[in-house]
Amino acid sequence: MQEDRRLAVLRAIVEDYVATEEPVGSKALVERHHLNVSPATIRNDMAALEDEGYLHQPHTSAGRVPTDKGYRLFVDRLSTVKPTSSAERRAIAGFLEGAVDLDDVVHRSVRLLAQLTRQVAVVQYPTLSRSTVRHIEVVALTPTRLLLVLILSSGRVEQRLVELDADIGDDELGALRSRINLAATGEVIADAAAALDALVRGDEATPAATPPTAAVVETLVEAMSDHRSDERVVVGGTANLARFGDSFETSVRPLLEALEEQVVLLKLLGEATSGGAVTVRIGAEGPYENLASTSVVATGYGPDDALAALGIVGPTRMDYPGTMAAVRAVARYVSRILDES
Amino acid sequence: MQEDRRLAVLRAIVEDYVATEEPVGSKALVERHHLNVSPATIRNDMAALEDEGYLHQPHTSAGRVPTDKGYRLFVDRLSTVKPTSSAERRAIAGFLEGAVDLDDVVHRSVRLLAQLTRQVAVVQYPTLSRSTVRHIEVVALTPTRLLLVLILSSGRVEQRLVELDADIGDDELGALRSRINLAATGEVIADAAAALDALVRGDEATPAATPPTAAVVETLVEAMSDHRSDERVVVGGTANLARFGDSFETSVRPLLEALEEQVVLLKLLGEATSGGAVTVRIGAEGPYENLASTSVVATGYGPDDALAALGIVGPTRMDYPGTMAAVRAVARYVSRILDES
DNA sequence: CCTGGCACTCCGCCGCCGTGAGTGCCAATC
DNA sequence: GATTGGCACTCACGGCGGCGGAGTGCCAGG
Repeated sequence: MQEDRRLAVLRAIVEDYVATEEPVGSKALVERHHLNVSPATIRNDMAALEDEGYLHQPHTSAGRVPTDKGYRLFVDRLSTVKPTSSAERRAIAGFLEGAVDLDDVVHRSVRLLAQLTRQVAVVQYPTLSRSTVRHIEVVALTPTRLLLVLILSSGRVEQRLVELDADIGDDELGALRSRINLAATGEVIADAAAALDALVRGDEATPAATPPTAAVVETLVEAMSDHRSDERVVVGGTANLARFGDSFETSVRPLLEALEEQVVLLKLLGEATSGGAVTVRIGAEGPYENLASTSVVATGYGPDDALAALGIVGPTRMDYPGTMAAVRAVARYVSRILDES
Repeated sequence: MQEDRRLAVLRAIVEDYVATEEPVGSKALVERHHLNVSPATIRNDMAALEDEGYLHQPHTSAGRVPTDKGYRLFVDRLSTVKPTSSAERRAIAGFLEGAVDLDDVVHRSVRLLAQLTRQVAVVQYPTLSRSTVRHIEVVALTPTRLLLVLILSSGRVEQRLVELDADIGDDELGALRSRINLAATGEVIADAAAALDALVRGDEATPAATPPTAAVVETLVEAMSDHRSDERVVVGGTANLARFGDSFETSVRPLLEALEEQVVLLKLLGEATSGGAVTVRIGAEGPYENLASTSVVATGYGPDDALAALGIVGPTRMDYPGTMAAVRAVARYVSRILDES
């Protein structure tokens, strides 16, 4: 069936181009892959593939290069995700094992991903909005100054100071602490905020809250709805950009600019948080002009893969199977580590 | 006096070269700067400056370029730090004002510095070792599981979990909490660690500590002496590397690699923490091969400028007066903000 | 000590051409 | 109808040579 062979040709071209970084010609193809046909046949196939938009030739009398559409087909139908070798798995586990806190996990993950894929790695901090409240502590630093410590399931800790108008006694403080925890502990952020809000508004059954409670709750709700912390992303492995053989100005510069824009990164990663599978965005598929010549491979991590996302950014000409495997493997290990702690 | 003129020539060459990025010749010099002498005279001066090692000519019949030594002389004796304009000051203040927590201050500072200097900015997190303990909170998550929250004067918050062998009661917990805070609050990290240590060892006057106290103190001391957190540095503005006109491979790549090595960055910044003034490291002055073609402009910030350091990394061909002014200004504002909070 | 003049050097640029990889097309073959 | 070998064609790439111009070093005169 010649349709099958055409796909095999596309696959071979992608593989060779990724390996050699040079346009691949018909002759080289038949030599390197044991397609049992002549170069002329391959040329016909390549011409057809080009008509359909999967290939592109930089100029007449040059070999072919996959287009974004070609890579897309390759990723969707022609590639099998490489299983991670046991050596790799051990490396990942060893690398992440020593992490002591959330910051450390995130930073190690970035380095690890960058190292494994030899690309620029991006890891998003666990989002506030998906976390649940593990515990809220209220500490009186002075009789009028309270320290609020908000501990989340993701391991994140937020703290806030509250100034009171009047002194607060130990009893009142204890009552406040337990009321708040009763309402919020175990809840998803949004629900916790709502519950706390209800607490302070009061209703027929319960009396309106005392001024200290009101002040504390206000601050807590603010901290919870404060999504700045959602916007934190760590980038690593930028040195790998040096391997961008082709033009520095047209590829690397815009990419560096995009990497500085946390908002862009978050949107990219955001697209990947759903579904649980590894997401691949190829070339100009997205609306980001700066990333027109790059691909993003990302996936969610954490419970249900919905806590946050991580991935890599690299040239469209990349080893998709290997990269996808690495991203998936790291995400799994990170999920596991976060689950344990 | 011809010696004065020679220095004026060097200054002019540095300024022109920084502005134009091209070797500067004698004719262009006399035109752009109103040195009231002929090009021939300048040529003689330039030849002399070259003999002394301040200038270098890429090849015969090209203009001159400052050497590292030339930049050094320029920075030490020929440049006056530009006073920051009031507009700039307002921009800085406005940019940093919105910061809510330490993370935010650090990240905003990096962006700000990168923007002001159009270079790669580097900001070190406040070092643990210089901070004092503001408060230690001990929270029982379960009867055998304690959460320790260590709040430092720098705004940093460290938290640790401790598992106990036996249940702990509320009374014991309260006693533990007050003993620990009594010993550590207000002390510099190192002293606090020592005081806690003394607490647990006990002496003739006081009984030896209970097992829970011992466990808690051990964890605290570990957290305090754990200098990983000292090793945190934030980098920004890497997109500015695109302005490196000359060879990408020889300049940008090694620089990107160096930027990934937090250890190197810390050493660089470490040199700047002392003395209070802005420190400049030019080209190959340091032992870092990767940074042979770059300069580092850095200074300390925080009380006594000793809390941590921030600065920028850029090509040796940079606007030193402007950059130094920007670094100094940002450091001052950051110090002030940290002081207030 | 400065200056104008002059010969010299050498980089960067441009156009040229040969080479070779790779193509498209066609007629012959299976 | 698919495959194949043959063939003419195209075009990027690299090396070569010549030239223009910026900039220098040196020298003799002010």
